Amino acid sequence: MSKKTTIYDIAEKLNITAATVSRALNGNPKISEATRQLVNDTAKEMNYEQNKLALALKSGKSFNVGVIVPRIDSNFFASVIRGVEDELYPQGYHVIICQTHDQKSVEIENINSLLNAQVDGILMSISNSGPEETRNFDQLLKKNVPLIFFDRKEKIPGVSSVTIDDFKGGYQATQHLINQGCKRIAHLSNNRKIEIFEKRYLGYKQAIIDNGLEFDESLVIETMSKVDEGRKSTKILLDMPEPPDAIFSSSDFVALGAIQEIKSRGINIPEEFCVVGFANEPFTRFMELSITSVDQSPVEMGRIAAQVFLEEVGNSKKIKSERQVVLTPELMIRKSSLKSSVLAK
Amino acid sequence: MSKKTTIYDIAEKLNITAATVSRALNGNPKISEATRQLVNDTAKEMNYEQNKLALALKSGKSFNVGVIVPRIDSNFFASVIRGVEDELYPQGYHVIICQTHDQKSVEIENINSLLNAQVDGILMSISNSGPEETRNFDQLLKKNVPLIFFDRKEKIPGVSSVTIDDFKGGYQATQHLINQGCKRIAHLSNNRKIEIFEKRYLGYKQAIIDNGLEFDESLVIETMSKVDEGRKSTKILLDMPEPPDAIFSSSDFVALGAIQEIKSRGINIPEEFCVVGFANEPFTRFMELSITSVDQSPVEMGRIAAQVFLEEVGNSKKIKSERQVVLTPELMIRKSSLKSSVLAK
DNA sequence: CTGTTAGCGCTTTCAC
DNA sequence: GTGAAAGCGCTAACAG
Repeated sequence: MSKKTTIYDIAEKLNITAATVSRALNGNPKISEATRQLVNDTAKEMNYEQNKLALALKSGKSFNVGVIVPRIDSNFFASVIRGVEDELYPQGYHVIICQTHDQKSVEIENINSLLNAQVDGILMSISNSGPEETRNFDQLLKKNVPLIFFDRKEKIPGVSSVTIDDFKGGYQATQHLINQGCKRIAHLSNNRKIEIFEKRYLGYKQAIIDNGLEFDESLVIETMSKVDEGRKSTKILLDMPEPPDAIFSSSDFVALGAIQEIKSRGINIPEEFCVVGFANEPFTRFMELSITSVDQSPVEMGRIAAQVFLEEVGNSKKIKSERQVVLTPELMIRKSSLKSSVLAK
Repeated sequence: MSKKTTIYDIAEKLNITAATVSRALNGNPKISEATRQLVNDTAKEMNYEQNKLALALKSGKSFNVGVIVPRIDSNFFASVIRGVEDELYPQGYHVIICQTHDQKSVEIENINSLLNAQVDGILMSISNSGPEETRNFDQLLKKNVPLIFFDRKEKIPGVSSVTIDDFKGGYQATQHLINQGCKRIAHLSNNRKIEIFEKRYLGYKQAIIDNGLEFDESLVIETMSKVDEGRKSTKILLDMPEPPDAIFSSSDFVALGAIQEIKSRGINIPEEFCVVGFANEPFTRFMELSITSVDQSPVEMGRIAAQVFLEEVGNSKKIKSERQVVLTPELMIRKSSLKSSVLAK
């Protein structure tokens, strides 16, 4: 029932003015030690708590940052958010979550909504699907609200981004398969209009070429990131006259589907067929036949995105710095691609 | 660069007063159609966007709710948050995330911090570890900020909660094992000072008693929710003079560890030994030997917690309603406990 | 229908 | 060292 105490309440009780209370509370040096004590004590006594909203209105800083992701119940995005929160909370910031469910229209809504809420910055991973509308990033940029992309980005001048080197991830994975003695490596990609998938594909392709293997475009199939879709695409691959002897998938779920299909045909993994996934989803490590995968260090990604944000707000507002941080992915080698015959060498 | 436009800017431009602009924008019926049009058009033209902070300060409602969880990069909590966000966003609310990392001290900090930020409510899952400090829920309740517990709760008068029926979950899982013909069922619990684990244990115990089996306390081992800990505890169980023929674990990770240990001894699952976990983590479904587990419908839990919150703010502030919603868990039966011999019957 | 005024809670010049 | 007053952007009586 009790209304929240304000500085006026303390001022009244002490027969001083609100300004003095404010100063005392904020450790202003021109306040006498006596008053400071008195104020602090009564503040505690009256359960005073600063109303950040008023402060925010006055100062123009809300100490809230928005994070926009396709969905939050995905290990990757949840981990990024964890990184962001871990980094920003100690600096006094709160993290507001918005989900786009992968629809661009919602994305725009989210941005406006966050802008209305006067967030001090927005960190986001852009969505894929939906019509190719013009996103209103311009408007956002005009308002001088720092915008930082992570994972999936768009190239916009003045906008920083934190991503991983997807090309390298694809290259590493493929090189590893080649090192295992695989000769005919297929690639289960995803919609290659999306930059990250295109890059993984390019890394894969380059590794094949660099190693003097034959590059066969028919071994590349775009596959939605679902277990069943992985099975379907793998069926196609295995039914080819000259089937592959390895798969590099840009999704762990697809890799799992592939493994299921391969096993069901009595083909031995990894001895006869190797599989590598992407994203290092928790389950890849738990499987009996653990799955080799490319780790994207999502927590780190979140932390760094947060740091970039802090830099940008720290800057005098005039200087538009633009940073493109690219993290190096790490291949987690597990059973699905580790031939004991190669180990023995 | 461009400063944000305020209603004063559009008022000035139109030679009317800010109040009129405000009314026009808010669809106040006493405004002439002409002015409304004019205002709306200029607003759009000038890229006006409402400053929710000012509104919040004025109205005392921030349209933010805080969600406090031990950590966000856990499938369960991320899913709950998803449910909360899905429900609240359409109502104009934003969700602020705080993590406690399972420390009570941080929990208190988080609450204060959210209170300072003037959130309209707090949804939280309480943390386990850390010293048994007095939580300052009283203070929160005094401020009349709706507090809603989910999953893990504390019994506090006037505080609503959304949980699952952990007793039933434990009972169902155990009954299922008994139906499979298991006679000597062990239970890998967790710290039973925590209500949810105690209840799962009690459900397990009751099912055993109800079915006329012998209840043996030595078959119950408290085990931290880690794969390795599951292996350790299972070792102990299997090395007993009279080892069990099934395990009901209150954690999927522990169940996984158990399965690893059991398999390593050449014991056949599910024919010779059945295992059931709890939480329905995504990986349980992906394993080759998929794991039977109790689903807690986290998204649903989040949605309902959000709905309870909406009810409470909808209420005239005077009425302190207290709701205790209990969801029924669902047993997801999979390979780790499904004997074909029983199926054949 | 629209203008005037006041106030949400806080900080911050400018005086004294 | 402390008070007085103004203002952040918006809404809501109260007038007219």
